[in-house]
Amino acid sequence: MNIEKKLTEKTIEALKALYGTVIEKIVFEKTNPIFPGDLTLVVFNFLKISKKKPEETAVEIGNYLKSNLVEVLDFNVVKGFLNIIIADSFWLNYLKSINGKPFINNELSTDAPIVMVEYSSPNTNKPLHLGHVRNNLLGYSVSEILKAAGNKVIKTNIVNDRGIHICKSMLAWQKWGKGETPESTGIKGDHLVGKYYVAFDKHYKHEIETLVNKGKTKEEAEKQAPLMREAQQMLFNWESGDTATLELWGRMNSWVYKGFDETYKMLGVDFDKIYYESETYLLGKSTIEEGLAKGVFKRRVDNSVFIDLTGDGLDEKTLLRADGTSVYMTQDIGTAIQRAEEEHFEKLIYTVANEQDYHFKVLFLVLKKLGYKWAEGLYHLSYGMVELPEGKMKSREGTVVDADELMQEMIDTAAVTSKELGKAEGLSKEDAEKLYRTIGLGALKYFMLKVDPKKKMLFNPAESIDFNGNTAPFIQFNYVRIQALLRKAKETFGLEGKKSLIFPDNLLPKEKELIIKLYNFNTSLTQAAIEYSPAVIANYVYDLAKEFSQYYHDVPILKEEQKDLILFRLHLSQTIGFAIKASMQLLGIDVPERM
RNA sequence: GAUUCCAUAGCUCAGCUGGAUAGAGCACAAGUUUUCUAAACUUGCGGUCAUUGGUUCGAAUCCAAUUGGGAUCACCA
Repeated sequence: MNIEKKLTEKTIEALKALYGTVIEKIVFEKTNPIFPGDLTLVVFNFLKISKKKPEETAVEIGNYLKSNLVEVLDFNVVKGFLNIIIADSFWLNYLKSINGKPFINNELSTDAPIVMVEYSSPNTNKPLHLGHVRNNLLGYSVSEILKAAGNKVIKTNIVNDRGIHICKSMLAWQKWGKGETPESTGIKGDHLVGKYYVAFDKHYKHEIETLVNKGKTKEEAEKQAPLMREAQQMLFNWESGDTATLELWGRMNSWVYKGFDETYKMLGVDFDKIYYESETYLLGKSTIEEGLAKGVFKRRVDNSVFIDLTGDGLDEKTLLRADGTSVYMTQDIGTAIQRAEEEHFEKLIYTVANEQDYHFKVLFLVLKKLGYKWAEGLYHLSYGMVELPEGKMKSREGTVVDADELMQEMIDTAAVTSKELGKAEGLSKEDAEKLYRTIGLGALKYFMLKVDPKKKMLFNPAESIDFNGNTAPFIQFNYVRIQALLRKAKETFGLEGKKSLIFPDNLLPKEKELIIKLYNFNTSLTQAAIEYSPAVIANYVYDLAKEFSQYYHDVPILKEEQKDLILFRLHLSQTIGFAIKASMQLLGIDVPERM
């Protein structure tokens, strides 16, 4: 049982014994470092039952805890603060107890809750950009965190593979592509298709301008431009199953998928189940009938169907157009129902930017009103947008930061810095390149995940992402130091090291802090899982690495004179290494063995 | 205009469920390497926690208003 829980239970007991009252809400917090102690109980809330001064109350509770819990070595009281000192033996026992036990348990119980995590959700008309990078890293990391917290996670992606956007790329390619392919041009498939999306936009703008000059309003021009009409015709052809259109569509999408696969692979993300909008966009229509029958939905005179959410503080939302075709919402309703039927999930988490907060509010509400019990388990992991110093990314202004380019830049920077520092010496070319990827992508991932997902984040392309301070390379570096120690120790002590491990009676302050940090791994994991926040893990592992860095600097490990202490410190370091590696794994970040 | 989210050091961020003197990193200044990997360590500088009021023994944290910023408010996705 963990120490906070033990203390809490004993405190409840103490309050009952001392003052005859039961108070359930007891919270121990970390003691402020300026006072001696490990955990602190604030006693102000108990004054009304103790009817004594804060100091007296704290002393009475302190005495009770000290005489009833072996773990409590001593305590001190400052005003209404009861600072508890936990015995070193407790921390040492904890360290012993985790010997050989991994920080992440990969074995799931058979009744582990099923959690679906949807993330990525790209459009197939252009390559992935910075915004997708945050989305993918978040979705992947949250999946890993939920898995480690004991859930059966199904990572899922819904590919937006149909619609007017891809028709624009298709049309432009037909008109100006001259038969170009990824093979013929050497351009990555998603980028090639994106190139034609841009081409469409350019010509389309030009047409609008011409029409406006001829006296049309901007709205008229946007609708009447021949290119737009052609694109819409193409979409119509697609929906009516025209073979040539479908063939071109399939061909260009396959280019894009190949490109996406490379990007996903480089990012280190993957999916268990991929949905395609072309297969799901008709879903949900039958549900509309059901909703109408239940009276949840209503039909307008023009035959369109809507739900009135004004009673819930929202608006009327259309669910079916007058012509009977479905909208985004219809489709999402259908897809959710399909997923619920297929996977019987406990939770379904949508990793989607906060600009869609309203959409998901409506979606969840609609499903609840339809009476689906599982709708209670729907959650919108709403994350803030990535902004550039000049504001939002805008494709038409060319301020979009491309995912592939960004990753490559990070790797290149890592290569340059590594070479400058002589870190690549003695490595084979393959190993060196692997190292640059580990460091460069690590820095990128950590940069994006250390910020609270809910908050918007700033990315300045002019200032490349740092490799010093609160960064992945710093954490990786400390992991590497530990591995170097262990390698050296193995040469010196061989296998007998493990056998003759003896724990000391007392700990250095830093050692105690480090063990407490290790002890807090599970707390952080739980918190990260509850809040769907990789940032919690990022902060945790940085703290741990920083503490270790100081320890490493101040305390000799292999240079220590007493062999028992060497082995103990090595053991502690190794355990810290495990915790770092496990934490980084939760973030989707690799750690190198040397750097 | 309505709804909603946000505002902490020069910059980027922690600080969630109210607690003791608000913390990191970067930047800036100074120092540390014959000693386990210096992508490191130490010290300094830097704050009216947007403003005002309220609740409380106690507020960066909770509530309200104000100011400033973002997002959303389609029979687009």
